[in-house]
Amino acid sequence: MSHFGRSGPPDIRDTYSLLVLNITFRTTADDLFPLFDKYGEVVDVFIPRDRRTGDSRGFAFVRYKYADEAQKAVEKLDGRNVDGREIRVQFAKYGPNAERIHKGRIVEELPRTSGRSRSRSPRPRYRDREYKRRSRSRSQSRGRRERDRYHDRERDYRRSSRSPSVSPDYRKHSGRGKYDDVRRSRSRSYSSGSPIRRSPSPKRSSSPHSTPRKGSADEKNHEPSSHSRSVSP
DNA sequence: GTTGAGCGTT
Repeated sequence: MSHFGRSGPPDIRDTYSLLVLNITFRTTADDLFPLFDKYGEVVDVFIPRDRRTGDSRGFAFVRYKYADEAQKAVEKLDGRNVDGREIRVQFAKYGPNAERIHKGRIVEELPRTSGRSRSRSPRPRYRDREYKRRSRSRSQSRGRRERDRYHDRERDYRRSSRSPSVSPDYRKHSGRGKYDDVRRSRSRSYSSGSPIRRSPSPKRSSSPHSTPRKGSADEKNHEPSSHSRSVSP
């Protein structure tokens, strides 16, 4: 009975979803169920957790059977001290699926003409919390979820094979193209001057065993692009 | 072990 969210949503035909925020990271659904159930009939209680770590995000969803009870719980439980921290209770605005939520109430209203008017005004209130948590010292794009869906092998590969410390700050530079061009030009003039070590095999370069500097064959193989540039103005 | 604006799962 206490296990909610284990078998998915029970039934959401006419239920009111309440969003509980500001709760502690240790608060569980079992702790909120008796608290909200005392003020009304709770249909389901679910607390989203992190799929990587499994920790609570700090907010929970409580579904009531009636709006009056939900409203009552919001006014009563809103600002209640739970686990030593004040919680925030309010009606849920957004739903997990394309469910129509009106004033916290989930109403199944199928599209009359066409679900074209489903697009709403994009708000900057996107999921920033995940970005803040995820982005420790690595640049991520909006396509993070897509790449996450596949595998993190690419990330680990670069991490353990490329370099222990990556510098994603290079993306911050505005005139990257210009700098890149300048850097390339300098790299061509002087081998030692680029802040980024592009040496594919630093171990070999570090070995003063052989000095393929005077070698012409090696130079041709090392920089074949010079040939292309010479013929392409 | 940590954190603190927000919007959800089978």
